This record gives sequence, C-alpha cells and structure tokens, in this order.
Amino acid sequence: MARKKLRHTRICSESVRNSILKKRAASLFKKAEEFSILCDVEVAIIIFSEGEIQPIAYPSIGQAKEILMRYLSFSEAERFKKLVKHETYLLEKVNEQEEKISKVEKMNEGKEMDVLFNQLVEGKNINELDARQLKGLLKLSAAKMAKLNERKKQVIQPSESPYRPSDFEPVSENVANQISDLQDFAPATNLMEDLINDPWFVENMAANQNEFGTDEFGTEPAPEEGNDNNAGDDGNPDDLN
Amino acid sequence: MARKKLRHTRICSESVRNSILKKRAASLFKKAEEFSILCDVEVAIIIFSEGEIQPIAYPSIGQAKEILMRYLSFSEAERFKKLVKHETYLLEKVNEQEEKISKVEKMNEGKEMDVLFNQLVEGKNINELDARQLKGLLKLSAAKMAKLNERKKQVIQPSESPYRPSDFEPVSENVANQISDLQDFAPATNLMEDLINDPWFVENMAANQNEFGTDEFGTEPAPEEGNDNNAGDDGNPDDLN
DNA sequence: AGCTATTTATAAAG
DNA sequence: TCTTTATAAATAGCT
Repeated sequence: MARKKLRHTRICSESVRNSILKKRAASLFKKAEEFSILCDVEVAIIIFSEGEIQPIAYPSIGQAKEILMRYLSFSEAERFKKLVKHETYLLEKVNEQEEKISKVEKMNEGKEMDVLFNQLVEGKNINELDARQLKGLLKLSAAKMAKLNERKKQVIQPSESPYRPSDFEPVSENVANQISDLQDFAPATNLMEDLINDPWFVENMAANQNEFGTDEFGTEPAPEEGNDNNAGDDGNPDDLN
Repeated sequence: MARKKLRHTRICSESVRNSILKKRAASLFKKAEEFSILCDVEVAIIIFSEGEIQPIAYPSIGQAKEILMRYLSFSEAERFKKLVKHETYLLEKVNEQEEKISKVEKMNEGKEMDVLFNQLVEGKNINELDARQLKGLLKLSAAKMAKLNERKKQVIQPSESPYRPSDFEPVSENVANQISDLQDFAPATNLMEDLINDPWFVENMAANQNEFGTDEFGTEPAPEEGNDNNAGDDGNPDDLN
C-alpha cells in the first residue's frame, strides 16, 4: 500500500478494479502459500467475482474443491449417492429392455409358425408365396399326397380292405361338413368346395389324420373290414378341429 | 516482514508456529476483507490446521460454508448437467429399444411365414405341429390334392385326354428331375424318393403346377382301365368318383 | 503481547 | 498493460 491510504469502498472503475483484483488475489494467494508452508496448514480460498461463473480459487480449483469437499463432505456425499443411485436405476432399465428384445426375438421362431399357419388358414393366396415357399409347400403337398395315396390303396383294394358303400357314404358327409366349416376361414381357396364334394378325398383325408406324421411306407397294417377305427376316424369331427 | 527474510520451510517450534499462524491468519483475513470490499468480490477462506477438526474460516465458518456450498453447487451443477445429459441419453436409448421391440414384433408377421416354410422344408416332423397348425396344413394339403386329383382325372381319362406314352414319359422325367432337385432341401422327407418314382404323382404334380387355381369337379368321364397312370396309382379309376 | 527494524505489498504515476 | 516508486502494511525476532 502506498502513496495514499487505500480506500475502504468499492473501486468504481471497472478496469482499475479488475487490475486491483488480480494483484490482490495474487497477493492473497501468495500469502496463503507462505502461510500454508510456514505453519503447515491447508488453506483453500475461493473468490467469487461478480458476473464470473467460475470462481478464482487457491491452491487451484481442483485442490480447493478437494479441500472444500472434505469440509462439506457429509452433505456432499449424500447428494452424490442419490445421483449414482438414479444412474444405476437407468442402466438397469436399459438392460431390462435389452433382455426384453432378446426374448422377443427368441419368441419369433416359436411365433412365426403360428402366424404363417394363420395366414394360410385365413386365406392367404397361394400366389403370394415366393419360389422358396412354393417349393416347400409343393414338397409338403407331395409328402401328404404320398401318404394319402398309400392310404387310398389300403382303403380301395378289395383284397385287403373291401370298399363298403354303406360305411363310406355317411362318413364322407360328416367330414364334408367339417371341411365346409373350414372353408369359412379360407374363402380364397375355392378348391375346398370341390374337395368336400369328393368322397375319395374326404375319406382319405380323414383316414390320413390318424396316421399323420408317419413317414414310413407300407408299415401300417391294412385296415380291417368294418373296422370301427376307420369309420370313427372318418366321422369324428374332433379329428379336424 | 522484518528483521530477517522469512523462512520457506515449516516452523519447527509449535508455540512459535501457532503464534505465527494466528498472526498470519488474521492478516490473511484482513487482506481478504479489504479485497472483498475494494473489488466487490466474495471471498471465502478455509484453513485446516493440523490436528484441528474445525477449520479456521473467513468470513466466518457459517458464511464460508455458505460460499463454499455455492462454489460446490457450481461444480455440482456441472456434474449434474453431465448426469442429466447421461440420463437423457439413457432414456433415449430406452425409447430406441422400445421402438426396436415394436419393429421386431411387427416383423414377426412377415417373417413367420418364411420361417415356418423353412422348418417344414428342412424336415420338421409333422407331429410337432399343434391342432391349429395341422388344421391349416390339412387345408392346404386338401386344396393341393384336389388340384392333383382334378389333373389326374384329366390325364387318365382317354375319352377327353387320351394317354400317349410317347408324350407322357418325357414329361414325367423332366418333372422327376425337378423334384429330385427339391429333395436336396429336404433330406428328412424320405417320401420324396418314393414320390419321384411314382409316375402318376410326378405327372400330376407337374400338371398341377401349370393349372394352379383351376378346379372343376365331376365334369369328366370315368377314366379307363389299363392306363399306365392308373396302374401307378392303385389301378382302380372307379374309386375316384 | 508489544516493539521495531525490515520486508513486502501496492496505489498511483510514468 | 507493464514498470517504477513512494509509501502503507505486514511481520520476524526480540523483549
């Protein structure tokens, strides 16, 4: 201090004030540094200048922060805990979502079969299928028909399984009714109308249902004449529904 | 400072050190006070003396605390900002995931048909299908078979479409080759082997492919006996009508 | 704690 | 803005 005794009021000139501020802050920090070394103490100084967001600090913003954190550690720790807790919660939520996706994607495989069947049952035009799908369908149809053909042989060959009109006709009608019901779900398939009027088809379809999934040929015993099983098969609506 | 240049090391004597500490702290605070008035700033000083739990503070422990809290709230705000940013990011991520789920679920409908077809083509056992799926498959098979049956009638009836061995055989072979290719994609379906050796089936499948969707029943006369086609089937044309 | 010789800080001028 | 300078203020060591 020099030349004149210092003022005890705010310096009006901003430039002067800023100049003084720098000098004084430096001086203060120098004194603090001296002090901390000489007396072995920790000193932290924070200076909030008006209009400035970031404060001036000693020993440095970081170190001052550390010291002040220690001073206010308790309430600070409390607040931080809450924030960390919230973040953890959100991360858990994300993980849950990811797991959910995983499950949904896994479910695709199981669900897709159902949906496809529904689409076909609901009358999806076979022309909408692409080459690969048609190929698969053709194959299935071929396999199915082979089964039916096999069954047909068993049914219509008099030597092994004589045909009896009295048994066949009622059965055929029952199944035809069933298939007629199915037709409601496949208006696009106009084949059905013809099919249900085809006794041979109806008979074979019905008979085939009990043997569904058996891929071996000639392993099934020829049905016996008047076998209830045969008739029951054909006339049992539950088989188709 | 006077008499001698000040030390730049810690004062050994505790009493002297404490004396100096008081003086220096007072001086520092006085400077701080001057500074804060002169330059219109807020100053907070915390001095942690070794062994002392409670720090020495300017302007007072209470005021210093308030100022330091404000300082910490600044850096805290910075940290909070980042956390909020992170939270926003996480929430966005969650939303993305939810949208992804939605899309995946939507895709099911489209994909499921493909998957089912693949499964069936790859040899999925028909026994694994449930009632509803079997229903759909039966329907498809029925429709397919109706077509084949229709074609069969047309082919084996000499009056309308006389059988000509010279024409039939080459066609049958061509289709057999085609189906033979298909077989590569369904090793589990051992029906195929039998099927492609069945001239009647091959012919019908081939014929059916061209007439997909056309089906009229009961308009054709009964097929004649001695037909090669018929023999391959079961030899009894009467059973078809 | 008080004194004082000396160092340091710094307001104002250049 | 930096340097200089006159002077106030701070303070180490002594009592």
